[in-house]
Amino acid sequence: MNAPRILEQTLSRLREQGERLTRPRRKVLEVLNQSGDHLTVNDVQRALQQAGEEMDAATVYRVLQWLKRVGLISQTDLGGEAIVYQIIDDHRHHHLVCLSCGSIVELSDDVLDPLRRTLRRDYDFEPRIDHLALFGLCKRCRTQGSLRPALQDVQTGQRS
Amino acid sequence: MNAPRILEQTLSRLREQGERLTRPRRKVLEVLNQSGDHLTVNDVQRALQQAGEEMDAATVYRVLQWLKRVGLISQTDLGGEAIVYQIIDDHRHHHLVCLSCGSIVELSDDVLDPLRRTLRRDYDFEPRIDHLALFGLCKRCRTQGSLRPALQDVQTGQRS
DNA sequence: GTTGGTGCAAATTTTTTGCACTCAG
DNA sequence: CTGAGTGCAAAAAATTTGCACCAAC
Repeated sequence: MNAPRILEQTLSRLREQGERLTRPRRKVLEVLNQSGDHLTVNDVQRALQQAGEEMDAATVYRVLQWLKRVGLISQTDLGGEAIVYQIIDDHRHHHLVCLSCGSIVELSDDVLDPLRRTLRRDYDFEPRIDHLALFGLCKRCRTQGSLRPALQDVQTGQRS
Repeated sequence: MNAPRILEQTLSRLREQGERLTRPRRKVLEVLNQSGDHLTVNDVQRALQQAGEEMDAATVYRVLQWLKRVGLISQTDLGGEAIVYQIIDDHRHHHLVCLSCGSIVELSDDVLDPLRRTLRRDYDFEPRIDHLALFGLCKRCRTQGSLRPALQDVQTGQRS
């Protein structure tokens, strides 16, 4: 559906850096790239199957580690069942996860810019906030004043 | 060392709400309370042992779930090996985790107030940011311009 | 006395590791 | 060619579940 976001250029750069572009690496990247969404390890495995590219779980784990290392994907804990992986592209965004109903709303990245500035200025810290998850109560649930969250799980998790 | 932060009052409230205060629950709470720090499931188990209160892993998991549910502890993914649990007390704070050297600096909670306001105002979202972890490069590493992080793992994780 | 919580054992799920083989560069 | 990456099998870790028994209220 979507045009590839990871450019050939990026891959070339990696090759030049001495990274090996194997078939499994390309395929996992392709899956994440096309979905553009957060995928769990399981999602990735399933997507690969459907693409006729079934591969060993161990390999999937290793490839995901590699993709993180070279900075192509982010790893986020949305508080739910599992950790999710996602392509890091220009459409950087974050999520507001409702603790009560579990709904997820997208949060524009520039909302975090003031925070970034503060961290740089006051903490000498260069933030890399690729994919954040913030928890709380959504519009609907905050008025209903639901006190016992159905989603009792996480509050925020971004990785890299 | 530290004075108990969880007040008798809190426990009474829970009892009134119909929550059962069993020995395992008290003990786990005690451990988290005294440490005041982030503990992994394993840390908790070990601390219990040392306190002569060894208990089954299944129970530890169940108790931690319960503590989250009743809102006494937060669950955070600091990006490292494991998820950590921590008492939610008045000294709410967050962490800046260096992706390069792994150092962790404490972040004052009120730094997040502007963000909270924005979320309330623009997103109708009532944030519950109990214990956030933000990733990036610390003072030292940002100047050294280290490109290949040693800690290649997470970026941010807060739970509840 | 009830009901929910615990301990124990077993099952599941998730993730890692050793090793021979293959392929990218 | 040569080493890093892969597949496979097996191990290790982490987490969950069923059930009989016990304890909180």
